[in-house]
Amino acid sequence: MIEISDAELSIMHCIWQHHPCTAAQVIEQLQHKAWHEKTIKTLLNRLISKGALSYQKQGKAYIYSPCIEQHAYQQQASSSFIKKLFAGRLTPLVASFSQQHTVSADDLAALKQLVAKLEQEGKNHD
Amino acid sequence: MIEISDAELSIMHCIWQHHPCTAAQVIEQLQHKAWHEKTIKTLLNRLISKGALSYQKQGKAYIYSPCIEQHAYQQQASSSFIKKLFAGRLTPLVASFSQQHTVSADDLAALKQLVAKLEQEGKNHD
DNA sequence: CTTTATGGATTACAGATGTAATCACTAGGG
DNA sequence: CCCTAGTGATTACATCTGTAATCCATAAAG
Repeated sequence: MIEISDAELSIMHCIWQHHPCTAAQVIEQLQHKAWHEKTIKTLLNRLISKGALSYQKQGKAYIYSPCIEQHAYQQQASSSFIKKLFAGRLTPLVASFSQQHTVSADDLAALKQLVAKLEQEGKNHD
Repeated sequence: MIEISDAELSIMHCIWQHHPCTAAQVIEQLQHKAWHEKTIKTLLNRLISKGALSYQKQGKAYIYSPCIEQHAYQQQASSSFIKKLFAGRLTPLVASFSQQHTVSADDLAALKQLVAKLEQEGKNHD
């Protein structure tokens, strides 16, 4: 399982959104992070080593693309997080989160719909 | 904000469940981890340093107790996890998780009820 | 052709983490 | 009174992480 650190994850988010893109573009996109250019290069290299990114040469620069889909990574990460903190149960997480944060009406509506869908699927399994 | 690493978290889980307890008891409880006794002592010490645990002397041994409630830690951790991976939105996490794991009927029922409660609270705010 | 800017590769270095080993103290067994 | 076992304290050490700096190659500028 590919482990991506916090700083690296910011790079991945950028590349998931804008891929394929060059280091210069990543640096451009992540200006708000106030990271040194060298720092971003290092993180890109580490992500290559980890097999999270791939690249193609284009002239002297590299063009980066993700090797792992954002969706797949989110699944992997949320699964292990919930296992680690909530003994693998989803509802306590939702409860915990919603005790602290107001869930927007939109988000709540989407959640309701999702729950309905899951219920439906559950019934179909009978 | 107290940062607790994965290995340390296993210690905390044990102490959250059994506190107050001695190092020997923690070691006993965590046999399945196959950790060396010394490893557990080290982790206990680090948790003390971080302010996650406190202790009282009882004879020559220490009695450990958590300084942070499990609930509080779960909130803090899930909040930052959801911010980091799902741009702070809860529903995508639920969706992601449920695509991979079957949510038990019980869990789903609890979730539905929770959603209903949140909706109610939302309305009351009008 | 020489200098300079730009991009990747390598090296740096402190702090966190996983995983222990060694040190030091004290109470109990012989 | 001396040795041993259990307990906390200190030290160890490789790897990962955050955050860069330095090195090296090359294309563009002069």
